Amino acid sequence: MIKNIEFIDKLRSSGLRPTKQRIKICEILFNREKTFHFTINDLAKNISDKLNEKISLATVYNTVHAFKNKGYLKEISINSSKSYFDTNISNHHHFYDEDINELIDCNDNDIEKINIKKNITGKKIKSVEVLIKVASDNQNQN
Amino acid sequence: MIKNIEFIDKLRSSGLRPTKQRIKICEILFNREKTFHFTINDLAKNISDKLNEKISLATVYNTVHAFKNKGYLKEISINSSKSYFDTNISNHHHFYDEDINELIDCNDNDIEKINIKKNITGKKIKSVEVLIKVASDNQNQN
DNA sequence: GTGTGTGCAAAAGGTTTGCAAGAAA
DNA sequence: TTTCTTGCAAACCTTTTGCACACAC
Repeated sequence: MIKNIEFIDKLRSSGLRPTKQRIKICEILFNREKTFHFTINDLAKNISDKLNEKISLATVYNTVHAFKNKGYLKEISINSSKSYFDTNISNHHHFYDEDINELIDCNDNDIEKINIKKNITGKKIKSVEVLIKVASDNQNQN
Repeated sequence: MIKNIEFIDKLRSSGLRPTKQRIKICEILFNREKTFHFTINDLAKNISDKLNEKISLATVYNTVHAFKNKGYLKEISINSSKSYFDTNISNHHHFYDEDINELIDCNDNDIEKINIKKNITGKKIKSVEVLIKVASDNQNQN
């Protein structure tokens, strides 16, 4: 269980004012055993479920983007309909279960290191993301 | 140069009526030497540039989705803001140049085969996509 | 003629923005 | 008191939908 004072320090040290809303969002995102994959909507719902008060959608967007920019969250591209975020910021890949629209972390042992032999002149590799889409056998391929 | 009669046959054989609009879109998409990566907007712009007439956005969406369902196009997930499509339907991966928002095909020699050691019970792997984001050295990591 | 496809405008869904009021420094 | 943050509503952008008209068969 991480204490709020730690969140406050973390926020302050990255130049973000420790507001009530940001601390609440920290609690929900980072006081967990397991990685949390979520959409903004999931998070907003989670907030209003766990808290009696609600945090404005605009603030949730603001905060999530601020956290992403500071490197506390990773954004994952699955499809064009919405953005998914991940509290696991280590280098890792994902399974995506199309039946239930859920992400599953892929740990280092599940997949061999990706070896890229091509270079784009003047460009640097910023990230390598592998997304493995899975579904029940009777589903159509996407 | 593929002849229109071939597009008409192709459409008809997959149960799509060969309408004027669909044939035009075939010409734009498939009369190319190189793979074409595009967003719906790119395509709509391309149509109104090359043709004097324009095709309604709804029809472009309809057609692209029909072609995707028939397996003539592949959809690629890059970010949540828009959908990208690819006329190269073979199994392959992509570089994404963040500076200019452009996709580059990765051919088989550029990347080693991905070896997945994990199974999700009761689920089948539908696709494995690798996206390598690149940018100039002075850009921030996404 | 029947059924499918097109085109328009309206609606939907996720995300961003402008701005006034509020909180942190 | 200055600066940053919040919250609301409106705006935005991509995508989908409903429906009348047109076209393919």
